[in-house]
Amino acid sequence: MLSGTFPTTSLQGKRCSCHCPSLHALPPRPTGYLHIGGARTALFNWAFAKHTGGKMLLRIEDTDRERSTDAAIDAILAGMTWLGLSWDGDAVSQHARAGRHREVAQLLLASGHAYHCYCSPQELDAMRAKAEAEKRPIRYDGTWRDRDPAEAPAGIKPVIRFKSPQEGETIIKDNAQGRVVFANKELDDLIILRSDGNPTYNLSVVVDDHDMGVTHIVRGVDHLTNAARQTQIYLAMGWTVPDMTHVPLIHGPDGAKLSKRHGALGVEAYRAMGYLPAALRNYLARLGWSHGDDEIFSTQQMVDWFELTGIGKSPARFDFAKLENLNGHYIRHMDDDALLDALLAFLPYTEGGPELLGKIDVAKRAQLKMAMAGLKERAKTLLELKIGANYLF
RNA sequence: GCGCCCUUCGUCUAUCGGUUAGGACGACAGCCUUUCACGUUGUAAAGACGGGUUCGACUCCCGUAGGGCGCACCA
Repeated sequence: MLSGTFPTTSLQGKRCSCHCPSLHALPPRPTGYLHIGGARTALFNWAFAKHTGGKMLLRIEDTDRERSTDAAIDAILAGMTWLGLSWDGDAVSQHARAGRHREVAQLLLASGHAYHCYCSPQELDAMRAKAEAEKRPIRYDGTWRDRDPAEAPAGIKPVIRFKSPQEGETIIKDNAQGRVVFANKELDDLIILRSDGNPTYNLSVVVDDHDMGVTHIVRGVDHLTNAARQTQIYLAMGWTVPDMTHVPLIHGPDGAKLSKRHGALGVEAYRAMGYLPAALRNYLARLGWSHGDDEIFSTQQMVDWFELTGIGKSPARFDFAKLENLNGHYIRHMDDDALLDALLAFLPYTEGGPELLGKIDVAKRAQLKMAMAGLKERAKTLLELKIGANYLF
């Protein structure tokens, strides 16, 4: 997805919410897309919602305005749609709910669970630098936690920090990770409201999940620490903590975090390479989740079998060879009409495809359909299918 | 640096104390095929290391090594 825009999916009755991991790429010309890892998270959310008869809610986490553009959001929605993942109701804009987030920040302030902090960004940087130099954990030192607000320096707009408990521990009961314990002293007082009055992610998520009635959260493990901080906020508000599942990340073939240099990050790149949504769904499902020895299964079967507890803990490497093999299988087993339709739908996204599309009239179409049976035997992707059909033009 | 998590064939994984450690992709070899592809048969290929617990550990515990994630007025 585009830098900083996050879809979250949730189900209702039994609902869940997916917070796709962020991308932090701020290219000169930001291009939004649905990250392949986020796509798998969305797939898990979707499968769980379908399996339990719940609802999947989609929320665009766009509280960082500078990183959110309409184009980026549209790209995410388009990616979800292409992959065949539907959501219930309209996508909710987190930014639009900022007023309510501020309201909760005030509630926390009033109940003594939060306080104003007058440290400047420079002071904070210095604090971090010092801690690093002294090889101490990098945390906010609590300067304003118990300090008298009367001592506040003039002309400084304060942020609001959550007063995190300093004793005891916060326990996450996670369907994939098991029971994870954080000592409260490891969690510092995070900022929940910026000095410009805008809420911060961890506050917004808790408020929205609560208000939207989210019962199940399924997201990447990169949110595990956030789960602890968010749990503290839920508790401070007296709200029920949702059931959580943190799924392991997808790595590149070399074992390092999946990144640009590995090639395809966004699902639209997979579409452009000629992979079928059904094949990608099947492949993604097998990354971190399994149902015995089953390798090739329909989406309906996945829905029937899907349990959150079936999700593993270790990260998986993305294997293009296996995806390609699966895709070839799906192509071969598709009937000619459906395959031709898939090819036609693919053409706009490949080089020279649109021109080719323009040349296809009724006669050409009939010719192509006749050729499908022979062509599909040796095509692993729609791109190869297109190349195989070149002799007809 | 601090915290949390991970570690079964090259890769994705099964196993939930007792198996000849199974499947899939990939690799290699045979068959089929004019060729390729498909299909099919077979082969090689794994419990990171070191301690425990136990009659018995891949499975439970501790340590080591390696890896990942997190530690923003980002999400």
